[in-house]
Amino acid sequence: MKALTARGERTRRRLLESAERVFAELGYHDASIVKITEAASVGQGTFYLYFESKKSVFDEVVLDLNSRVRHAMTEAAAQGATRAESELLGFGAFFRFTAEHPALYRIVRQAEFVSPETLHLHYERLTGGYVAGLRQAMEAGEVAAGDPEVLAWSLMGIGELVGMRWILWDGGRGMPEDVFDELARIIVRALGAQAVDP
Amino acid sequence: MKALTARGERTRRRLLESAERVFAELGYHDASIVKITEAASVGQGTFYLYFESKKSVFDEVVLDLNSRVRHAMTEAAAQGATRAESELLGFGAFFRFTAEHPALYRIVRQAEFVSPETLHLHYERLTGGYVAGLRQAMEAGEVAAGDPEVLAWSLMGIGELVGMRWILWDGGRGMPEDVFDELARIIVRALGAQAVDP
Amino acid sequence: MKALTARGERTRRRLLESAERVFAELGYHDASIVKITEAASVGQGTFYLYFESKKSVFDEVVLDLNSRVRHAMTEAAAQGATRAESELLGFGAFFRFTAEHPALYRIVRQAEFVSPETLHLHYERLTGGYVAGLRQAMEAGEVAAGDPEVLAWSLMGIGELVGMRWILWDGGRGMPEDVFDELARIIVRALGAQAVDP
Amino acid sequence: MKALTARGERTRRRLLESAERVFAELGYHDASIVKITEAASVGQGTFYLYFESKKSVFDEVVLDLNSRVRHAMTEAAAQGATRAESELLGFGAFFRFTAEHPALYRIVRQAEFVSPETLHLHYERLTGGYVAGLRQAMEAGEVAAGDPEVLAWSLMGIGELVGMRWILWDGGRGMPEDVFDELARIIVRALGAQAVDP
DNA sequence: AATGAATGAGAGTTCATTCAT
DNA sequence: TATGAATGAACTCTCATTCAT
Repeated sequence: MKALTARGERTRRRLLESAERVFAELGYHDASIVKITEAASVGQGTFYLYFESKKSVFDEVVLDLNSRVRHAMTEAAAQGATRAESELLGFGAFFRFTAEHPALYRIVRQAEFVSPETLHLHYERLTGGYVAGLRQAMEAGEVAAGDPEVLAWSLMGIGELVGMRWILWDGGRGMPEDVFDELARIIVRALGAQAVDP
Repeated sequence: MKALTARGERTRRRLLESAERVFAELGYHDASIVKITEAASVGQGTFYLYFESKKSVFDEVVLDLNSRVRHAMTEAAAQGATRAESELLGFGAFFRFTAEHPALYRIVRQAEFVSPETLHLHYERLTGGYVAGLRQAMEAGEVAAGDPEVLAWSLMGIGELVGMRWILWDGGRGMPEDVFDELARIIVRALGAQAVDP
Repeated sequence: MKALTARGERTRRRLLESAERVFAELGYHDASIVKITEAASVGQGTFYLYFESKKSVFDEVVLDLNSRVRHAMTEAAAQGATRAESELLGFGAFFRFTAEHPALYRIVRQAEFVSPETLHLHYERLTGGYVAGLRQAMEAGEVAAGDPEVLAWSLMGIGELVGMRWILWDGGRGMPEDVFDELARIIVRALGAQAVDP
Repeated sequence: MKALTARGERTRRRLLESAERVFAELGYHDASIVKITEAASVGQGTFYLYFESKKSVFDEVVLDLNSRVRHAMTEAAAQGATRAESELLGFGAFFRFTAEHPALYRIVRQAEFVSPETLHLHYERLTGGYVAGLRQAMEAGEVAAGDPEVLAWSLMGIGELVGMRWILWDGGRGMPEDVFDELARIIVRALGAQAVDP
C-alpha cells in the first residue's frame, strides 16, 4: 500500500495487462502465476510485490475492465438523441469493446465461483448505468413505463448472449452488421420506444 | 461401453446425481472426484468404472440438465395458444427448473473453459427449440418478422440474466411474481407479438 | 479417520518413523515433506493420506516419543527400593532413551515455536510422572518436604541439560559413568533424601 | 568490517535491537528480514550493509544476550557472602533478566539447528562462570566436593526449566516468591552447601 | 549510507488418475 | 463390481539475498 516508484508502477501495469491476457486466454484456473509473470517477463516473486493473491489480481482485472466498458458505453450513449438511440449506441460500444477485450466475457462468466462479490459488483455497476437513463426515459414517455431494473437486466442479458454467440464464438471479427441491425429492431421493440418527435 | 448390470446402473446414476450436486455447490474446479464419490458413498476408484474423466461427467451432467430443461420448457410451451403465450409459459418453466436446479446456471456459466464444445451444444440445443417455433410464428404473422436466431438468443439472454439476478442471487425463493409480470411485458414487446385474434 | 487396512497401517508407520529420523537430523524447518516421504520410500502425496499437515506429524512424533520415554522411565523406576533409588533408575533410563533417540531432544527444544501446546503437554506429562511419586515420598519422610512440582521441574532441568551436554553433544556414546555417578550424588542431595532404614 | 560513522553505528544498533525483538516474538524461522528492517524503520537492503546474513544477526543477538545475562549474574553474585548465597543471587538475577528478555529463552532453545556453534558457546560461557566459583567453594569446603562441571550444568538446567515454566509460560509476571524460596532450598541442598559461619 | 525493486528456489499442499486386490 | 492406497505433477505463495540507483 506504499507509493510506488515509477519503475514499480511500470511493473505493476505490465503484470495487470499480462493477467488480463492470460485470464482471457486460459480462464482463471488454468492461468497460473508463473504464466502471468512469464508473460510480463518478471520473476515469479515479483507478482506478490504488487498483488496479494491470484484472486486479488482477478478482482482488479474485472473491475478495471468494468470501468473501461462503462466508460466506452457512456461515451457512445452520450451521442444519442433519443433514449433508444443512446441505448443502441451503447450496445455498439459494448460489442466493440468485447471484440477487443474478450477477457471481459471469458473472465466474467466464470467469476461466480472465483469471486462472487466482484461478479455482483460488475453486473450491478453495469445495470446501474442503464437504470437511471431508463427511468428518465420512462418518465418522459420515451420508453414504455415499467420497472427499469427488470428492463436493464433484460438488455444486459441480450447483450451478453448475443455478444457471446456472434463475437466470441465467431472468432473476433466483430459483430456482423445484419445481426446488429436485427438486434437493434428487437431492442427498440423491447424498450417500447416511441419516437418523441414524429 | 458394455451394458451394465442393474447394480451398475444404480451406482452410475448415484454418481451422476452426486456430481450434479457437487458441481452446483462447489463449481467444477473445487469439486473433486473424492467429494463426488463420497457424496455417492462409493469408493474412489469406482468413479472410473463409469466415467472416463472428470471432464466427461461434467459433460454428461450438462447434457442431462440440458435435456431436462428443454423437456420442461416444451411441455409447458405446448399449453400456449399463441406463440407469445407459449414463450411466456416456456420462460416460466425455465425459471422453475432453475430454482430447483441451480446447477444449471452455476455449471453452465463456467463451462466455457472446461468444455467449450459442450457449452456450445447446450446453448445451441436451447435456442434450437426456440428457432423453429419463432420462424413459424413469424410466417404466421404472430411475431415480428426477422432473423429468428437473433431473436432466440436475445430471449435466452433475457432468461439467463434475469434468472441469475432474481433466482440465483436472491437465494432460491423462485422468481417474484411482479418481476415475472414485468418481464412478460418486455418479452411480448420484444417479440413484436400481435394478438392474432383480437 | 477411517480404519486403515494392514497395508495402510504399514505405510503410516513407515512415515512416522521416517519423520522422527528426519526431524531429529534436520530439525523441524529443514525437514521437508519430500525428505520425509523419500526416507519412507513413498510418493509425496501419500503423506497427506495419513497426516493432515507437517505440524500434525510433528505433534504425533513428539507425543509418541513422550509416551515411550515415560514408559521406559517408569519401568526402570519400578525397580527402585527407595524414592531416591527409583529416581536415579529413572534418570538412567532417560539417558539411555536419549542416547538412542536423539530426536527427543532436538525436536523438543525447538517445539516452542512450532507447536507450543504439544511442547507443554510433553513437559507436563513428564513432570506429572514425577510429582505423584515425590509427594508420596515427602509424606513418608523419604524426601525433603516441599513443593513437589518445583522439585520435579528442577530434576527435569538437570536431566535435560546434563543429557544435552554429555549425550547429545558428545556424539552418542551414552552417558559416561563418572558423570552419572557425580550426577547421582547431586540428585540425592537435591532430593534431601533420607535413607529410611539406616 | 571498516569503522562505522556515528549514523551507521546507530542504524546497526537499531537493527540489532529489532532483531532481538522479532526473534523473540516470532522465532528464528518466522522472523524475516523484512520484518526486522520494518521494525527498525530502515530499508530492506540496509540490513546487508551491517550483517552478512540472517544467521549472522542471530549469532550476534545470542552472544549479546549472553554477555548481558552473565554480566547481570556476576554483578548480583558479587554481593553474596557465601557461595550458596552468591549462587542464589545469581539465580535471582537470571530470572529477572529472563523476565525482561524472553528472547534469551525463546531464541536459545531453537538455536540447536540454526547455529549449533553459537548455542554451545552460549552454554559454555554460562557454565564457565559457575565452574570457577564452584571449584573454589569446593576447595574451601563450602560446597560438597565433586566435579564442578556436572554441578554447573545441573544448576543451569534447573534455572532453565524452572524459568521456562514459571516465567515464560506464566506470562511474564516474573518468578513467584514462593517458587523461588522452594527453589532456593533445592539449590542449597544440591550444592551440599555448608554454612561456613553458623 | 540507504533504498526498495527484483529474483528464483523451494516450501507445503491438492488432486485426477492408476492399479493391485 | 468395487475398493482405497498410491502417485507425482502442478499449484500458490514466501523469503533471503542481490543490485541499480
